[in-house]
Amino acid sequence: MSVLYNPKVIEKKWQKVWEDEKAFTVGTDTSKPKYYALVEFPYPSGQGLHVGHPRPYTALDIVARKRRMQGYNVLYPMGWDAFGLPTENYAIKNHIHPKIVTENNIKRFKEQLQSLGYSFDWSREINTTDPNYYRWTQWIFLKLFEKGLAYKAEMPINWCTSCKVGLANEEVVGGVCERCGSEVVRVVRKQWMLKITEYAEKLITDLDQVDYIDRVKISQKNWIGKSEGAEVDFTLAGKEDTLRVYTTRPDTLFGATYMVISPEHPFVDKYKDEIKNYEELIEYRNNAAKKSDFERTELAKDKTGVCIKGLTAVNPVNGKEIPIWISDYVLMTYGTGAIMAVPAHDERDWDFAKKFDLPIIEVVAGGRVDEAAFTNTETGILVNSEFLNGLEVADAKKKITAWLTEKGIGTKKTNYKLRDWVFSRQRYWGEPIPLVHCEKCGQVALPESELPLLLPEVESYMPTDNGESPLAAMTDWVNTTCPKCGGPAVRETDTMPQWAGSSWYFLRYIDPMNDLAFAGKEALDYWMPVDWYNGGMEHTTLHLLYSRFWHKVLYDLGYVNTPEPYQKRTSHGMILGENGEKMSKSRGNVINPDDVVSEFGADTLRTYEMFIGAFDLSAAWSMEGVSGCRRFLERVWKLQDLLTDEEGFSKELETKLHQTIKKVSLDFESLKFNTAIAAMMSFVNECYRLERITRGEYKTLLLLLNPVASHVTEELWETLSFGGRVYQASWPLWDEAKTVEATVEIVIQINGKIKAALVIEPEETEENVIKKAHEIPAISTILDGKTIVKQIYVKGRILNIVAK
RNA sequence: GCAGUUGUGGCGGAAUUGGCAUACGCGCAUGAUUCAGGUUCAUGUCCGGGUUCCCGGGUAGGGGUUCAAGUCCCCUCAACUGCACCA
Repeated sequence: MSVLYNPKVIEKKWQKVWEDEKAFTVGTDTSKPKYYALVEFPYPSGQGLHVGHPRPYTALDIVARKRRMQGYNVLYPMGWDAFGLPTENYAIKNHIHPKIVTENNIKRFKEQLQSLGYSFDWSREINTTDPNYYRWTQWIFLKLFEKGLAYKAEMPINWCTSCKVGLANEEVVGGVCERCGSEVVRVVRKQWMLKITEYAEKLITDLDQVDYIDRVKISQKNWIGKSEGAEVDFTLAGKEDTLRVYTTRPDTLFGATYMVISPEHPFVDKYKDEIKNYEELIEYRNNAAKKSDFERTELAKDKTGVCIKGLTAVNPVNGKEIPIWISDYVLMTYGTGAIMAVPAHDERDWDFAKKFDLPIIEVVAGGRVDEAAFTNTETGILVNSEFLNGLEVADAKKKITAWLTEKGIGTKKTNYKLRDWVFSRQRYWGEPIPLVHCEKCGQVALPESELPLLLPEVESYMPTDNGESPLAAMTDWVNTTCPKCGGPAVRETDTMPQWAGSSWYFLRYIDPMNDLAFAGKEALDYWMPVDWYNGGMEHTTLHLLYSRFWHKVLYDLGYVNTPEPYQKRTSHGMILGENGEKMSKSRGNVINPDDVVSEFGADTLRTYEMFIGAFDLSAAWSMEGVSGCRRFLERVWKLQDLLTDEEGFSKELETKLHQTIKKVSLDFESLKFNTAIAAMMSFVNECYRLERITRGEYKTLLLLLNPVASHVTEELWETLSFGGRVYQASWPLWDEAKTVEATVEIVIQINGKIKAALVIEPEETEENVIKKAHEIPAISTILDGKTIVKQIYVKGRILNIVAK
């Protein structure tokens, strides 16, 4: 009898062996093909590891371990995305320096991850808050700055009227401050911005070069939101000024019956003296400032707005004078901050016109504009539009755009939803922006030799009450000299957002100790691009897009050798609580991975998380499901008692084995871990049914299972003296001929209903199958007296007899 | 409102190009095993009706295409996730 399966002992044992043998430490090795597998590095939060973390980590650990067994030189690294708000808030609340908080959190996270036995190359561990790391984050920022991709602009921030601090969107819950419940308003501040919009087109077109799951590509395209339209100038009646609008429907210009500008539009103040209801407009603007863009633009809500009295616009196509309104659904940050309203053919405009009783003029026939906006652009024909009448929408767009261009009152214009990246934070726990403000020279970059610009280590990292960064209070640090002219200058006191450090971290893993460059050329040439990157869907539009943007800038500057950082991107689903809801403290449904490891073992946790369901869908936790996986590993363990010395394979089991190798090999590649594990379970069940397994079969099973349950398979491998280690062994290959069953069962249907089954050889001819089918009594009885209309045979699967 | 995703037994979920719906796991039931069991092994388990066996129904709901639909098409409903009404 075999000894008991004791994961507590064997898991510690093998983790130590792997560490001692430097099993997963890699270097540049040109004798082998490289493989770079990457998972998103975690934010080391105070709560410790969540059961959601091991799902993607185990998945790519499987890929990494399989690739090593297939002869690749595999880089699978891990690090810490450690700057950020929760740490800073925790530090403020508990009077512990964020640096200490971060150190403690990382220590805990690392222990937890190591207890799961991942094949990370820990010698390449990185930490975004390490000056040797953020030195290069700052360096890249300076490259962006030198290239003119960083600029300052007035941007609204969330401002808590009570705490007197700027808040992240996340800290604003239902329009009030998350901490104190006071009202949050939007105030304008000068912010550093990065011109990601300059790369909008490339970020769309280069998606063709990479292998991302469709969902990700679609999300990125929708986020960038390219639209083709026109900009049109409307003159202000009796003024020199023109009001420029952007529209995707220039064809409906004759139907514009009013204009709407954003409450923040500069014309409101510019024509203050002529506007008769200025006070009313300002009150409306102040109310709008309290809402987020999302709230402002919610289509479901009631439309609000105020008509500007004393200012009108002239429609350039027909000279008609039309009113100008302000409304919060028009945002200053998109297009020109002004729209022409065509209520007949736009839903929002239609709602607005109905509410305020504004005229609706149909210019595209095909709908019933008295009942709803007609927005169809495929079938409509232009009417009430003079020279456009009778045209289809697409043609009308072309004609009017050409006409506008010729008259000099409009141009064709491509717009993107994508906005520039607000890059500054009025916070302590982030990378300092390495710039100084000199009265003489303006914004001046620090010379490279002065990097890293260290985050000053002081006691007071509390937010200031005037909305400036905590760094602003450190006058010794702030006051400096200009590197250009040597005169007095002040440092930039805002810090970078958390996204900065994660926008290039995959490059640092390649060469983490390099102090001459973010990574050496030789290492970059060898390792880039990342072959497989897995991460959460929630990072699709921010992190993933930001890092592609930075990489493209570095590529254009010649610092990296690939236009795209990631060759392949996949995404995992969330792990929900046992009640099917998102895990959270307040719901009381949080599962701690440490508890699962100590009760069942890391191999069980890994197996369970892979077996829980389709990798890309969310799945609910089940403790009973966990014990099922533990039971499976026990059964694998106890196969030792069924070992037979009998020569040769059971033919039946051999077929099953080759089918299993094939299934597992292919399923691991397509993230179908649940069915791969099901196939191994089936194989084990078959061994129990036959009450036998040979050494060769057992060996193969251990190889297949090793990427999932790495510790128990190493232990069994050693116990059975298969020689060496599983991590050094070769991945098994299947023989296609041996996966084919000797006989197959096909189903006989009559008129699509199953009536009988027939066992045949797979290569049996159609003619013979039909003949045999008709010989089955159950079939011949039913067919008696009927006329056969047709017979469809699908090889090795089904015969359908259609009879009347 | 927009975008994306999902809907299959008591539960988690399987099911290349349309080709035996419910693999695998859990739970439950019965039997065996064990001093004991939150052990192990075996067998059964979509629903309904007559009960060797057969008949009928069945993949959120409705319709369609087809010899054949969980899978393709149209409509409806529900849930989850993200969001910046993008003019």
